[in-house]
Amino acid sequence: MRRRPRPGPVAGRAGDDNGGVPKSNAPDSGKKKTMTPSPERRRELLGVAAEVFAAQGYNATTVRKIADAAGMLAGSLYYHFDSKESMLDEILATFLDELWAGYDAVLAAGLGPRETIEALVTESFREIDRHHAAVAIYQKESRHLSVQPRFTYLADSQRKFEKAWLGTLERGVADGVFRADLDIRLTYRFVRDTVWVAASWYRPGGLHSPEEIARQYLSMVLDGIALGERTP
Amino acid sequence: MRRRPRPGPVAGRAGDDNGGVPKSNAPDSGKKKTMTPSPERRRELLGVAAEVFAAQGYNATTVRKIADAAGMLAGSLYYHFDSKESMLDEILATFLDELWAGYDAVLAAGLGPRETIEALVTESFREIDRHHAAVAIYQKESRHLSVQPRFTYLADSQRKFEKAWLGTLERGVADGVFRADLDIRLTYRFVRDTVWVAASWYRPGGLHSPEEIARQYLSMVLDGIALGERTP
DNA sequence: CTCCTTCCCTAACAAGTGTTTGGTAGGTTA
DNA sequence: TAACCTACCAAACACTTGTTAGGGAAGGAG
Repeated sequence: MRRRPRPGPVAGRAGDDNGGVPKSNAPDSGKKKTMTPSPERRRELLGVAAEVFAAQGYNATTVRKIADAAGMLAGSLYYHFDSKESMLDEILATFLDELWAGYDAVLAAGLGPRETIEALVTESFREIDRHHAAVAIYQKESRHLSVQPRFTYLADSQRKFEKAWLGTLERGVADGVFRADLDIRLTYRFVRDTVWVAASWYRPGGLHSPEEIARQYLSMVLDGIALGERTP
Repeated sequence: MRRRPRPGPVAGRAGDDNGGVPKSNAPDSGKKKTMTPSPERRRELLGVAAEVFAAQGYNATTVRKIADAAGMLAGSLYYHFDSKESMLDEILATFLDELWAGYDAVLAAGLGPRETIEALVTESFREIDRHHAAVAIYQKESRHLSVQPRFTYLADSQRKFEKAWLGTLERGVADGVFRADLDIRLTYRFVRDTVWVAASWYRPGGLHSPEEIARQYLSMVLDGIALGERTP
């Protein structure tokens, strides 16, 4: 047996096989010809790559480190992927696809403003739980990636994101369930940042479930941490 | 005139000349001998370096890019600095020094829990205003830097930070000014993250002053965004 | 004028980077 | 058995990276 010992799937959870095909931006540049890597192995490798990216940062991560964590050599990765960048692309694209599947379901449910905010926050922490590596990468790198032509869908997603959250907050103010004396844009930024930055300290299987974290956060942001009546 | 045109100081604000000497971690490794770069020029260059670091990320930033932004060539930077890493070190160290000067003053003022939180948040947004590049770098890179022996002071600062905030929150719960039904550790994380992540979107000279942002944030986190009585 | 200090340039180095090419072990199919 | 396919290795490629060494221009001091 000359092959190196292959480590098992790092975080391969059961029941993750959604058939959603991530719309990668690769224009199918006709380079590789007669090779058909299996999608399962691709997902495995993307898992370890995401883990390393999240831990070390994308630029600080060399393909050799990824290959090392996967138990193979650097060049072997190119049997499965076009480039290091395409790994990042696929990680982020699949994450955003699943995220928006959940978000769209919430937004289409026709809930009230407050219930929509609650559902969006809860859904966000669930996504952090399932894709905490991808979220960490997204949170760190999306800002300088979104200007790159390949990653314009990141900026698109951010705009859609803002529209959904801001619209809900405005609706809540109009309906009289949210305060009208706050700058809604600032509120949106605060909420958005706090939710996503949680990926930097959240670890799956920790003390709190995603739902519990969402409850606590919503309780804080909706009712405040101060005791007693409001201070005008 | 063979020299390249030197751009002026990029963000050289007046009145920034605090005499505080940042305790760099360099053990004065006796390499460079007879050269005495001026501290003013160092600060200028550190300013542009911080800007590029913040925009592109530390690892994605090459010394040639920094030199380019400063109007000189890569090698010339080494007249002023030992290494790229020492630039990062000095940027973060001086920022943390000034930050803790402000924090310690607040903590020594003997205010009540609520007033302490308000003062800490306001002070934080002021620091973001004055060091927004350094804060952005700190926010992005501190996690994987703090394990490096040279940057242990980052972890030290984080521990001190946690002690100050958590202690104040606990005091507030004990005094009956903060709610007792929230997980105080989660609250701390939420508040900490929201404050510092603001550096990623805050731009000095924008619509809102640091004090105004602090007011809005404090209003949200203390009283909540929901209207009407609390929901138990 | 000459000496000295400050500040930068030119030109290179060695190590590390992402990527490519050709080969090959082992299983599956015919 | 022979042909074929998947998944990897081994070795190199071109390029970028941080860093260094030596030199020189400008300006002030003597």
